[in-house]
Amino acid sequence: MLTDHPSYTCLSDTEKAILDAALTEFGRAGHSGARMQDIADRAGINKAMLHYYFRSKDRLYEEVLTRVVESFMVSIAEAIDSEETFPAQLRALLDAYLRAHLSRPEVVGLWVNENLNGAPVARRLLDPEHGARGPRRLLCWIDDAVRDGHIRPVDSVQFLITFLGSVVIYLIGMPMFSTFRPELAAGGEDEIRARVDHLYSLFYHGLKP
Amino acid sequence: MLTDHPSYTCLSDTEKAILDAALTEFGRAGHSGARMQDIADRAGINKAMLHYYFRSKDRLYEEVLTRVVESFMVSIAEAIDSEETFPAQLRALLDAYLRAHLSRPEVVGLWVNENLNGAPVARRLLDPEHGARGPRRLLCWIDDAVRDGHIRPVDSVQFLITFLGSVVIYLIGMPMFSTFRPELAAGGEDEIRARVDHLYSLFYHGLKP
DNA sequence: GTCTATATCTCGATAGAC
DNA sequence: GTCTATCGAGATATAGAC
Repeated sequence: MLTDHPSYTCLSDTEKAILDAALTEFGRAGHSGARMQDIADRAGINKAMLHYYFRSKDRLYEEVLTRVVESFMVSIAEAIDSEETFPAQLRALLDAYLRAHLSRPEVVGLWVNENLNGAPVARRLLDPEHGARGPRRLLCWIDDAVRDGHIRPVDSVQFLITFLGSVVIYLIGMPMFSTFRPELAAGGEDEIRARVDHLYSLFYHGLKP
Repeated sequence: MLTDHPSYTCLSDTEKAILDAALTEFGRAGHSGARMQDIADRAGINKAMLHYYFRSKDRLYEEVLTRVVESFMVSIAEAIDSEETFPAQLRALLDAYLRAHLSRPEVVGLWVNENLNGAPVARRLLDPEHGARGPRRLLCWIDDAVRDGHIRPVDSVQFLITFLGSVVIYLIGMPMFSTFRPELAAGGEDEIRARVDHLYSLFYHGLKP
């Protein structure tokens, strides 16, 4: 649950329930596709309460997105710090990132829908001129590995995009991918490990000096 | 333009204009987010004509998706057939796939939105039991390369997912990626080549026997 | 704080004149 | 084939009782 995040502790149970339900519905259907009625139903309250706690649909959406972005930064840092060597960190990142998304597929939906709309909210949240750090931790991790000779020279932004895409696409495209391999949709431990192993060896050999 | 596709030749100019406008709007906003009024405006006709030519919004959507899927299969086959060796085919595929999406970003939006909704239409189009071939050409290409020793043993479905994701994510995430490298959004020749080069060398070294 | 009831608006679809 | 006008469903948002 994303409600484990520190930024949730100062909220009432009702607010937590609303934010959690909103993440599910916004992730499923995007900003315009989500229905305030569905969010209210899922949170176990009525529609008018949504407007009482969060002025409008837009405000609620922004609140949800802010927390998802913060949570992403934290989990990235944790995975990197949990290991010492580059290969171990690479595997830990792949494993943590994939499992996080599998346990909350709506986060990917939220991210994708936001981008399809030009990411007006996310761009403001990530704007360096407004003090946002962005995924700098991940970029530095790659640049440092290049500088220290652990991997061959590689553009950290390009690899970051590839890294994110390889995991995210697995979730996004599942409805279609499962038409030619139904086991994937189950999302069992075997499938997770197979995906992580594939990406790890592809990237490990692809980055080796 | 996707209207170059053979399946368009038997259509009137009005029908072509509608399908082209519908692809743009459905790709932008997805099935539920797209507005029939916007499609009509873009096609240069009025709303009633949409229902005259294509019974309903659902029928129009299905018609658009069918043509996109067919077009995808064709362009994949063309790229593979254009080269002899595996490395050359890999680069040709990356280049063709990325450029095709850059010239018509709405296709990615359509694909993503369809998947976020569980891909009800695409799953029917890809169902092997109904005679669909699916992306078999791409999977066989990888399996054959493994069998002939051109690349190390690798799960073709896993690599297919990674391959598609690495290109598609570049388009999807552009609004956010461009916050920490604005040049990417321009989509100039330099950026295309940089992306293809990065993916080619990552995959080439990652797959080498 | 919580609810019901309703105002207001937008969108898909259709009727019917030309 | 093409258009204008409009219906009816369903959405956001608010008013007002409790």
